[in-house]
Amino acid sequence: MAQLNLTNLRGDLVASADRRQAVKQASARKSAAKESMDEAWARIFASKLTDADRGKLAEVKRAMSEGSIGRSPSDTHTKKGTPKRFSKAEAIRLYAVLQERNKADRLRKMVEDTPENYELITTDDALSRFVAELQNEEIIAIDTETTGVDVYSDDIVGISVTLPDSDRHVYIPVEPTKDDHAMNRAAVLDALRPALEDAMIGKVLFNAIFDRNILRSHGVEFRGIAWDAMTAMHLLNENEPSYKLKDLAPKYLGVESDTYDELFGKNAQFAEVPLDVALVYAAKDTQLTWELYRFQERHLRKFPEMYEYYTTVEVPLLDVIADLESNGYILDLDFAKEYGERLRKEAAELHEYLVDKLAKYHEGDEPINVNSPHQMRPALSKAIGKELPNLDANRTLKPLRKQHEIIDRLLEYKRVTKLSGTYIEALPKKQNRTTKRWHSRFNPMGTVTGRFSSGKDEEDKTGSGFNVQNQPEDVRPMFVPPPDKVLIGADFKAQEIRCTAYLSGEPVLIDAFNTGRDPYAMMASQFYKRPYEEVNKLPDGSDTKERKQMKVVWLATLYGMSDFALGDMLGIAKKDATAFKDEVFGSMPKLNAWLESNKTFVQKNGFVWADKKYRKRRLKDAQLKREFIPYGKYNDPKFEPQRLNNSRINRALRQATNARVQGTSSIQTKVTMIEADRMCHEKGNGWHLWGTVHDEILWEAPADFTRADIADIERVMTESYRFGDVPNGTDIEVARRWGHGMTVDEWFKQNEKGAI
DNA sequence: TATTCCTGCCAC
DNA sequence: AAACGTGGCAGGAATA
Repeated sequence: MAQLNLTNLRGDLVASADRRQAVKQASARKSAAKESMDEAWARIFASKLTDADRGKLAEVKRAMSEGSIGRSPSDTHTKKGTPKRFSKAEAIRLYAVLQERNKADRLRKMVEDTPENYELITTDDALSRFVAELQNEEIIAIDTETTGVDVYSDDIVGISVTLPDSDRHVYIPVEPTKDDHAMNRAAVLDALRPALEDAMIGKVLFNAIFDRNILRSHGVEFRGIAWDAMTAMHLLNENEPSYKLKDLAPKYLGVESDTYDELFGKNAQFAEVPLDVALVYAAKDTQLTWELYRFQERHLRKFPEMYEYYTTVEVPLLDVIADLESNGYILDLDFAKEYGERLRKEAAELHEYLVDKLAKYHEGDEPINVNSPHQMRPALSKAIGKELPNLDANRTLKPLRKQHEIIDRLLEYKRVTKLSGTYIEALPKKQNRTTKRWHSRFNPMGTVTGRFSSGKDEEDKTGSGFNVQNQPEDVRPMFVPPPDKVLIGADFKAQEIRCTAYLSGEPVLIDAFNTGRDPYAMMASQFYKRPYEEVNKLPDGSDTKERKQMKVVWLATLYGMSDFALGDMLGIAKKDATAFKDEVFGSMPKLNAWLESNKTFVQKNGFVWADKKYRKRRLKDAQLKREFIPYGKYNDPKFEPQRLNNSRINRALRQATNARVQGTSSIQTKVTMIEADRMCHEKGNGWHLWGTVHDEILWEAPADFTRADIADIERVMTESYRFGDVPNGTDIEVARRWGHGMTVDEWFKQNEKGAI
């Protein structure tokens, strides 16, 4: 009953508010005639506005006072002739009109100001003259305009080229551009082919992998990448806020540059852009790319080792990645379907259980949303009679799973839905419509340390990309090699620890590697007080859980994990963690000195080097001034900024060592990938690079590979990039499905029996 | 309604 | 007092 009364009351309130509003509007209409524009603006600006709206309104006000825009008659009076008050909504409508007009003005001005040395090529004659000219160029800048960002399916609508010697910038539109003047695409590409495929003509690009692969889809084997201004920018400053050409040009070249969206609108097709506009836009792109290249080269040359690294590793790597990406993946959809159904069923059962059990602790009419931490935290806290700080699986829930069945079921539900939602259900939808394979992106500059990131293309809105590097164990078997092929994976054995041994010169570590002992196993033996052999990797290549745990501990400790967190991780008291760390690391004074020297270096210089000055990691926070906080004042809000400052400093100090180790290791992986790719080309016969996961390189290879092939892989892995005198190691696996690997010996044993 | 932020979790 | 580095992505919540 109370509910009903409340509803009526609310209805009354609404009705009376409507009446008041109506009265207000009527009086506003009466006063509209009297209100001046200044008064109207004052009224609008006095109302509650977002910053964005405030900016827009200010622009409209300025334009109106300049007389460049005015109210439309349909807005000033109603049909009956009653004056209408100037409103915020009307002003925002005027803003849109203003934007459209500005855009048109900008485009017109762009065309009027087309530089003398910009040339639109639309005739066979002009094209053949240009092609002849190209043959004499040592280096050019080049860019493709396309219908979209799917390099396997979308079309090229034009190509722009900068000829630096003669300072000319051309744009060659091709069909399907809706313009009578554009030439046939295949004919243009054929004419350009000799230059595009000529490795002796150097090419400067912005995001080279994109252009290389979309040209490949059009039957052109693009060669001669000499510089990628996008990846070079990452090397010059890994902290750059944006790596878009349109942001870099104003910042580093002092050249204003409109974005595509600003000029043409969000979903505009470049093929629809009139050719005079297209010329200025596209030719300017390669001109800017060229100038950015000159700027970058000048700066990078000041660091000869870094310059050498960029041109001999990062640049050749672009071809390797482009090949790897376009080779793509095959997914076993039957596996996905079967596994997906199993997961769905499991999830539904768990969901029912959870909703049922939590119903009485959940407030609200709707059933509880199990995926919402917001709803789950209070309900679950009540259900177990204990306040949970969060729903973090590792820290909060896992320790409680044995005591409370509901938590155990929730963790299982989370695992199942994560697997199903992110991987098993999602991946099959990402098949490329043209190649029928799955293509991911590998970004060689996707991280601040030099590791690859993997995922979707930044511009891609179709969601066709996916991260190859975080596929869970259970999902990997969905990835299969083509028929009659296998996957061969080789990892760098203890890559980061070998790297640490090399960088620090720690004799205990170096000696361990030289005598074939495994530091993780040594540490596990020490911690668990069990024989070395028992905790080491098993003969079949699988890891023991003890060794696996030490792997995490080793790295975490190296990267500055506190004793508190270490104790937490190992389930021991802080003082025991401290003692354990002292025991392990105390025997390695040179390693400790090196860890310390990384801190002093970064505090002095604001950056650290990866390996032989190949890559910088700039950590300016290390140079902040450390603030003193008196004992017992940590909760005093007055010391908030100091706390923040100090934690930024501490973070930078931890990052210093991490960046050196991760950076140096990633260089090893990249150099080795180039050699691995070279090996594929030498072998031919269906050998392809298949992927990389930080310390691992994978191939797809014909199933009749030989022991000699394996020896080649071993050589490539261990000899392509040396960590000084520290030997490299590798473990090689052969698989019919990703993750279902066997050792090489097992493979050949099965093969001899004809069991495959 | 579309975009951005946040939390949580997968990998090395 | 805080407490381990590098990523990408899903889904909910908050914001525009």
